[in-house]
Amino acid sequence: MLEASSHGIYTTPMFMMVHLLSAISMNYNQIHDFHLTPLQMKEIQSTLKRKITLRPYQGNLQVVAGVDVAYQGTQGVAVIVVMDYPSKEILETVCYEEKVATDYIPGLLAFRELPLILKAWEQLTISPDLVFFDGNGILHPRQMGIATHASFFIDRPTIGVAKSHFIGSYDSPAQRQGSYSPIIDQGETIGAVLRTQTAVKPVYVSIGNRVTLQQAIDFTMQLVGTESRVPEIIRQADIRTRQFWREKG
DNA sequence: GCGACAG
DNA sequence: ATCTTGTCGC
Repeated sequence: MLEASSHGIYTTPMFMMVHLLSAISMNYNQIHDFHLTPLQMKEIQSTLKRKITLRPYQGNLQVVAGVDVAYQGTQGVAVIVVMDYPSKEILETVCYEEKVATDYIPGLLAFRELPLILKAWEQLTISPDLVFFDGNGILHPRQMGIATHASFFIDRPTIGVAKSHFIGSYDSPAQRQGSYSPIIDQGETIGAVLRTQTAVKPVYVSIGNRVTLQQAIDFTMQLVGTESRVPEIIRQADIRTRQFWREKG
């Protein structure tokens, strides 16, 4: 794919350069800086909330990604696993370790983990169609959980799956796998408590951005295996997160 | 004031 | 999240 330039040498057309570069590292939009006070963080969340896109995912889902972060003292490691949605085959795994800059504050998780996640994201060579996060989306005090917040940086539809309750009220879903009930906050449905495995503690699903709650529930159920209550894409990221520490020593 | 509080 | 002993069960 080379063409002769006016200087008589072969150059790569610009459209090819863009293609080649994207294969080397996945880019993202630096929406904002991360050196902020808790008050500034909350202001950013309130501002970003107005940019949430409440529409269904329309594409053919082929590639999904799962994100998880683990800690060892003040060191954190972010892992992103990319999986072929139809076959469930793992296509790629990337990791990024760094000393975390802020403490964990309920409601401000994204500001602690996104810096690491974005560095891992840069290493991807495969572009995910949809990204799952270990945490919430709009199931958050200001509807800006890590899954929703991340979507603005990585420019992808996202879904949040948390293992424990954060906010909102709900009725316990039936014991049968697949049962779910809405989670209400301020008179609005912002998520669902989903029984991913029969008679097992449920998970808390919410949209991150650019998908409907029903799609978030359906995609989550499609990715739930037999080993865990969390979708396989997130479980694999979690497994590799601790595998990272073991291989390090 | 008290309790709750994703990871 | 991580720490952390024993224990119930497939």
